[in-house]
Amino acid sequence: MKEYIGDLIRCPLFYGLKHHEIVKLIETCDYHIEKYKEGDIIRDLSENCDEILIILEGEVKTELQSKEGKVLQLEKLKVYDVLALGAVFSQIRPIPIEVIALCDVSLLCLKKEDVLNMCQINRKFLENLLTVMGNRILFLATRLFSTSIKSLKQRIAGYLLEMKNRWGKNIFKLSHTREELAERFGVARPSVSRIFSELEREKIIEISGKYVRIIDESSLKKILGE
Amino acid sequence: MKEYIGDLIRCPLFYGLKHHEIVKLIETCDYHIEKYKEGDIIRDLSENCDEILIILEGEVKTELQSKEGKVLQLEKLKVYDVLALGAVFSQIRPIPIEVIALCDVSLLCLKKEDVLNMCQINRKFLENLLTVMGNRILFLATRLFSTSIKSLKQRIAGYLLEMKNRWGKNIFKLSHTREELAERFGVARPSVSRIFSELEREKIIEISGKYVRIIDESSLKKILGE
DNA sequence: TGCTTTCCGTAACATTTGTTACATTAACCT
DNA sequence: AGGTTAATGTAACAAATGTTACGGAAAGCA
Repeated sequence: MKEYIGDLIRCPLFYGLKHHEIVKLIETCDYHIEKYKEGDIIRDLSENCDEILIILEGEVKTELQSKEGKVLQLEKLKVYDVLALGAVFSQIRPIPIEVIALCDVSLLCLKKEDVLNMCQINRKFLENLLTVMGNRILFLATRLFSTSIKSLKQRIAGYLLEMKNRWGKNIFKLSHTREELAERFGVARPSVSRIFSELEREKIIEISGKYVRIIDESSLKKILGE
Repeated sequence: MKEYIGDLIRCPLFYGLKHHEIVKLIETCDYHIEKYKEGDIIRDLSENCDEILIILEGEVKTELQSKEGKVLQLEKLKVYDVLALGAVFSQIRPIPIEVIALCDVSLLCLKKEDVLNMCQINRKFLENLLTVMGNRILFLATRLFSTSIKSLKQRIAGYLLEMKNRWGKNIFKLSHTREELAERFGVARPSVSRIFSELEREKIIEISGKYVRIIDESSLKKILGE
């Protein structure tokens, strides 16, 4: 654990804390560390869940699955992101969410009781925790909105503009396969392909494998309608 | 305020607290009370927001609106429900959510700083706050899931089964108009009518105005696929 | 390099949902 | 009761998305 503690400052729960404050907080906890390999199901949140998880190494994804096997990918999480907050603190059951390792993963597991203690010991920690949960609420509300109101073409236009901003240029490599994009948008894979082809036929983007070049950004914005 | 404080025990933020604890907590706050009339926009959360709101009287709804005027109703909230938690504690902006009064409404407004203070003074309050926010996360995740994965017919079947459970009988009065249901499901109004007619034609339900009788519950469950 | 697995684009067709328009009914108000 | 407004059911058609199937391309591996 000692090797990780210096980096916990980069976890949103510990933003703005001094190193010695983090050490002191963690010392109050009955924590443990778990390790997983690619493809492992880290948690099935439909079961009981009384620990929050902080990613120390690796990446994970969270997804919702229906009984017929349809999948909606919630998000990909990376180092220092926090997992399972909603599950730990809510009373709603069951929770149809699975957490899956995308590569070798190390997790710091903190018990609910210890998290509550840390909130009372350190005000900044409390504030950080509430911020993380608030962000999650807004993330979900925003996504619910765009899923409910927007067409797939609009959502893909939004996604491409987001990628453009993240990379800061008009050419970039998609970090998701078409299949993953379909899961992210909750649609069938050919539907995603269809929209990409459409955008290319309309000379709005140019595709070459995983690389996308945005030719006509204003048309994308017009499609998005914002 | 004194007239309300005895009832705050019924607000999820104060569950399990003694009356004198609630009094003590509220005394630390620089609170105020706001009143609204039916149809008033209580908050446009796209603007800044640094107070959480507790409903003391009346009912409100929260909705998401797009620039083209499409509406998605998030939920109806009633006495002692808590509002704007996500907006207050998250950093994400803007927030395309409006809070609208459904009748005469009184709200208790508590500043973010005061809420943080109360969390540190009283552990049960902290736990309650986290539970409320966790519930919200799960509510949104669940709804995102069903919106993304299920057809309108499945969602309506689920809604009818939920109503049946809430009322405890096979005949009940819908508390939403078709138009409100359409907003709740994020679809066009005729689409809702169409599904209701279909279910009636298939002899699964019987409709008379706002009253619905479930004739064939097992078919509803089969449609829902669970 | 060659083999194998996965990913991808595409077409044809089915299903779901949106859009618009109109007539009917219910609710409300006086 | 009469008149007005809002809510509803419905039809016809348009648009979006799902489903299935297949061949080719790309990626990973031996």
